[in-house]
Amino acid sequence: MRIGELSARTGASRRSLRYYEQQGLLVSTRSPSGQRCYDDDHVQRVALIQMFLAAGMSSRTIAEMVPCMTEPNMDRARQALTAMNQERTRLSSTIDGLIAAREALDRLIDVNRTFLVNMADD
Amino acid sequence: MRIGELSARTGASRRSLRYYEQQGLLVSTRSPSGQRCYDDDHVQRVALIQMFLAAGMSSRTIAEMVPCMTEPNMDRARQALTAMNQERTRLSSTIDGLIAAREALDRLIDVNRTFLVNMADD
DNA sequence: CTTGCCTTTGACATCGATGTGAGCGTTTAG
DNA sequence: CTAAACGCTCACATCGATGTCAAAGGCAAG
Repeated sequence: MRIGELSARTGASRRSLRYYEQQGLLVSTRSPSGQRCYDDDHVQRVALIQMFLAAGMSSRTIAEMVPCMTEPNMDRARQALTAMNQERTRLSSTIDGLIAAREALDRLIDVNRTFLVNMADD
Repeated sequence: MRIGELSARTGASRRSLRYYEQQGLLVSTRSPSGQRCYDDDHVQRVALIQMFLAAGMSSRTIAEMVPCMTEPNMDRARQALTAMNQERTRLSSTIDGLIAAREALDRLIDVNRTFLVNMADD
């Protein structure tokens, strides 16, 4: 499939797909005329990239982790594993931070609700 | 206290504190010579702002929510409550997304680990 | 062949929080 | 009084993912 179809299937813009490739997150074969060709596997790969990007990982970080799927090399795998574990830690503390923020928000909501109820008494 | 001390206590740069004020997240009184003056309450307030910013909220969003603490007004409170609930929803789905990303990452780690173990057999 | 849609590369724009530096006033310690 | 350290405002720079536009080539249907 060409870039337009991959874009449609994944929801990533053509621009983003080219950017992913430029950053080394995505590989494509080229037709004789230079157009990018993808197969079905790429759909899943893009979904993974989107998920990680949405999780706040930089493309640089993803580039260290994901290529080990395509280029299974012993040293690269070790390096990727290190990056992944590191990123897992970062992700977990981000999650903890968000949960804490949500709790703080809940307290604010509660204060606010109480305030409104008290006002309603007037 | 002046801006330097608030910065030291919160870890937010002076630049950021001025920016928060400019965005309406933080209020300060001014000394006769125009310098910003804060009291202890501001430390907590800044901590809350930092927490929400780190949770990916825009300063605009925070500006809709937080001022209801300083300016308790009925209409404003209602509007803030709406914003807060909306933001809580967004936050929750972000958290879900991050957790899903972490699970995907865990699977990648596992694949990678297995690969390394198999290689070690050679 | 022509028309219309798709693709390519390259460049420039955007957004939001923050860094940085200039030029100038304020406060405080010696 | 002076110097150091702090504060003020204004303006420009940064980063990363993406949008957008331009000039050009590719491909399928009439």
